[in-house]
Amino acid sequence: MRKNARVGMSEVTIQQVATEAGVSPSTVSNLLNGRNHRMLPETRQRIETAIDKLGYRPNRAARQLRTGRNTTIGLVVPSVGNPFWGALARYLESAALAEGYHVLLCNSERDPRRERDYIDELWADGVHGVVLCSSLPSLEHVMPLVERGLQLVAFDRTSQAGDPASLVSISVDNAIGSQLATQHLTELGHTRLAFVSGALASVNRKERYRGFVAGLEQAGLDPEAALRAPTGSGADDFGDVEASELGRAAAAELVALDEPPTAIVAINDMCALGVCRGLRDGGLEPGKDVSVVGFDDIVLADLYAPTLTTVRQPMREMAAAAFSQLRARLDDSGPTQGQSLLFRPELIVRESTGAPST
Amino acid sequence: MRKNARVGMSEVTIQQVATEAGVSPSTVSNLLNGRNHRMLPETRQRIETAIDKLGYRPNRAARQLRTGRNTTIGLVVPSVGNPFWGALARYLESAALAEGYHVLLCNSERDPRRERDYIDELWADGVHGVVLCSSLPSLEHVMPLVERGLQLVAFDRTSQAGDPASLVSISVDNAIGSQLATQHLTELGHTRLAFVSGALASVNRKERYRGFVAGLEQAGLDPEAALRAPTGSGADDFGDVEASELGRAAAAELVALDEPPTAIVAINDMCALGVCRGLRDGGLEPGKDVSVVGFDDIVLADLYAPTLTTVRQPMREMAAAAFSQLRARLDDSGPTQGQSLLFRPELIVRESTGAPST
DNA sequence: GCGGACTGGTGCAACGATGCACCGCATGCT
DNA sequence: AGCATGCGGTGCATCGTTGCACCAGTCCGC
Repeated sequence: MRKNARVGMSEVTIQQVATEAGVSPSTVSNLLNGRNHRMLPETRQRIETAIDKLGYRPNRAARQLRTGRNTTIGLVVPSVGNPFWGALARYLESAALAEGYHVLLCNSERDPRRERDYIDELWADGVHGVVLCSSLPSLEHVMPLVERGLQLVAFDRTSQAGDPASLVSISVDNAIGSQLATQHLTELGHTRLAFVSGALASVNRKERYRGFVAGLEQAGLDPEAALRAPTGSGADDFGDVEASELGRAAAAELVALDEPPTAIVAINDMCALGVCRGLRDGGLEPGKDVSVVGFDDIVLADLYAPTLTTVRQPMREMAAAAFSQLRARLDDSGPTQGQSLLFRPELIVRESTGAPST
Repeated sequence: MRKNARVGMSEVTIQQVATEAGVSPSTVSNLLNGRNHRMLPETRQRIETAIDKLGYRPNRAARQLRTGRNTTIGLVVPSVGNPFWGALARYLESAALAEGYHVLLCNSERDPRRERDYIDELWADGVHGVVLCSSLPSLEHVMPLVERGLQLVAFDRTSQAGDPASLVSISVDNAIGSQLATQHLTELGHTRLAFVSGALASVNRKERYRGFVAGLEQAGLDPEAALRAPTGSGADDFGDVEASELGRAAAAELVALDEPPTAIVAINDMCALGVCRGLRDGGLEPGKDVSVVGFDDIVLADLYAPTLTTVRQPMREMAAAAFSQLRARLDDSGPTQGQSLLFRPELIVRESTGAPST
């Protein structure tokens, strides 16, 4: 039984519009698809009036069936529960909306299998473009679809050797970002710094660590002497919300040292918030006793007490770029080359950093 | 030019499967749609083998065109950038996924026009079920589509008199929630309480205030004597992030009073965080000098210093309910009655509340 | 041995939009 | 007159799936 039959609603079809306007469906279709260069203004007017009057909206399923195209893109993130990905979702959707596209949201929960399944599903839905925020260093699992024509934009992940040739990568320059953060701390006079992160399993985590080391070297400090906080239990501690737990635990260990660091660079803001929490647990005041820097500049960074010094990723611009890259590749023909877009991060100085208190 | 032609990929059709299995497309379709009660086991086996071998996935556009059904639901939230809505999106998607449904994400940015446009778009996409988190007290703007058969679940909003008859409302019991919070404070010995919120423009804000008053009365306190913090500039201060600004400003005013309150009930967690900030600005320590209670239990509540006492909404259960209500109404036939689901909130006591210090 | 029921399928006309191939007519050019 | 060219459209097959209507064959009871 058709839904239509049940509710007794009759969706307006192109045929009805055509009848109303006294033309053929083809002509209406021509107008709708911009093939109106040789059409009497009067005819066009009649059609437009009919469309308005009947409240016609083209049926997307029919259109997609016929053309093979559609205006939906997929977004696969670890979890929109994390404000960082929430912000991406929001900006991406905003960019897409402006061009009449929609965003289908998928939370991979950092499960590779789920990630793959989702992309399969999206493909079956006729979605040809996906923004993928993968936790995986390799994209091999989606290669078959890429070979069939799936357009992929990797977000928050720089290109790797084994990546598909057509891949577009969009990311902030992680090394520069954490170098900026480290530099800020050394300029404040800190000499005992620690780096807190989960396992350096992903490319951009490694990059951030590299920036940290570079910052130390630049200040004439010995990277070997710098503390690298326990990286947790292994490759699995990749969580997004759990990042805060990790920060908290790491801070606890650091506080217990004979000579605790006076400044901490955290792998991201959630982790930094956890670090602050852990410092307080240990009786130290973040921003006074110990400086803390985060990464991402999530909304909460400016709400926390102390407000968090952090490295901002220009999310709005990055999201817009992700969409426009995707769109360009979906629309046009011809072979498409992959490329990497590296955005410049920006240090936002707030209350959580200051001169060493000792 | 068809995309298919361009990339040279040939999507597998039901016809190919049929040929491969030596049956007609109808038979494959029958199997796919569970009409297989009278089919030779051997035939079924042949078809399944063919499907696997060719990697066949039904084309959704074609299926939807034919049946008018689909497996996508819409989610309209103010903004997934806000962790509260992010959490909802995540849980709803999770519930949907388990049943093979997808979630199309829409950020209304609290713009009524955008909200309406989105729902129109969703309808044009063939989406028949939408979870709507509307900021608007009236749902009149979507009535035309509801009359055409759109199934709507209102989230975080209790039913109103003018609502469509078929509407399902899902919400926490706001009155009970803030009564629990208030009761907690009075039991700790507080007698000078304040309520901080923006304009009580939405139904659930009014409810929360009602619970606050009920809590006071229950403790034998005079609601008239309770402070109701300035409600800001008017009906516009509905923001999500801005809630914190509002809390901060309100706290500043309260601190300046001759007899400041010893406990504050905030309209939600973001607001409560702002209140904490405002208290500190005024030289008071939240959780020690003044107790603060929030509402929602966002992730940050447990990370903040002090950790925030708050009223938890059982988001996972609420999201699951939203989906199953929607699904039931999409699947079955017959007239559907609206209903309201009120979930029981839970008080989570943390560090931001304690006995009055004086 | 003939009507009826059951079995295991198949045929076919949709669903709504698209866009190429084509059409009749008027005008211009030689 | 004879042909090309431009104009303003229209006809029709097609996309992949669905599910009702139908079919040929077998078996049963009387």
